[in-house]
Amino acid sequence: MRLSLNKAVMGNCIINDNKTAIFNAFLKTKWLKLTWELEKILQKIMEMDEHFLPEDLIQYFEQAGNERISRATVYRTLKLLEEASIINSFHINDDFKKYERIKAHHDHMICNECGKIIEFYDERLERIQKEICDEYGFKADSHIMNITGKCIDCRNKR
Amino acid sequence: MRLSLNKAVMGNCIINDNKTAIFNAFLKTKWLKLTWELEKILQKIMEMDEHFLPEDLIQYFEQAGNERISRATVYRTLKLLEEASIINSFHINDDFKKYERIKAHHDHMICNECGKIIEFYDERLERIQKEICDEYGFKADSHIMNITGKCIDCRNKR
DNA sequence: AGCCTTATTGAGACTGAGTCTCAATATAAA
DNA sequence: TTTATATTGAGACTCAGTCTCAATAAGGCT
Repeated sequence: MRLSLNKAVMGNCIINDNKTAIFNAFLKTKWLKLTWELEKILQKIMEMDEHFLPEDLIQYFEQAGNERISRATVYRTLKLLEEASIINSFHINDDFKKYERIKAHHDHMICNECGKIIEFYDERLERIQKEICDEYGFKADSHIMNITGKCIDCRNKR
Repeated sequence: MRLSLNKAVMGNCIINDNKTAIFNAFLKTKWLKLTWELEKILQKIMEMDEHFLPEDLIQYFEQAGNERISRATVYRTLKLLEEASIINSFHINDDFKKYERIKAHHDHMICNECGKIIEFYDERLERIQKEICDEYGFKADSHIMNITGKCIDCRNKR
């Protein structure tokens, strides 16, 4: 079932872009090995919609016809990918932990009527946030801003 | 074990401040009843440190010597209190759902070395956030901003 | 104060996301 | 190719949070 990951396979693997380098570097620093499973999971994440649940991946890799990867490995890999800053996680409505792959930094508006997630980015927020941290002598390495409320579509619906 | 909640008991109950009115009004709108358990939980929350876990309350109410309130009731009541905007919840480090009682609105800096939570409030953030929402036609009813990183004490430690 | 309807409670079973274990296997480096 | 070490999968396990349901309490009404 498991395939060996030789040079030929690596040659046309999906993560053969600039993320590979970043990720390999990260793996090296952690003395980790690049496995076939890790590659497949990364590939799938790249294909998926931006926000996904661990369970989405698990189901995919359990479906007949697809390569099988265990739930344990999916969770383990997600942690690695997050540490390597290739994906991000956040909570919505206190329910599930969702992931998204990192593109540019952005924050979220979450409609608690239809569940839609709107991404936005505002330079001013970033700047002010930095100023606040400086004031407190706090060295930020990331932040999350989630605004919950009602989106324009749901507001117009009545 | 359970006590009846008559006028006399109500007379010197702890929630006999302005929060009582708010909360009673809320209970009315939901056709809920003010119970002895609910009161005790609210009282304990007022005494507790600002940030607490459901488990903190559960343990307290399981300890010999204290009034006993079941874990189910604790969880149920926390949900009610959150709906009534008396407490707030948020996630830290993707682990647990923490609660805090609402004082003034504020955001968080979370040190991922010592776990300390620093609260801050900045008017500019609030204003800009409002502007962004307006742009998107989004009607916000709350937001969470958590900045993670290293606090000044931990930075000085080396 | 007592009655009556309806909401709330507690005990404990249950759920399900996430973790852990460990033998088998794959990787990387020499 | 060999060797040392990291990773995998299956499934048991954990534990925060939910659910069920019979017993009980709250609150409105008289």
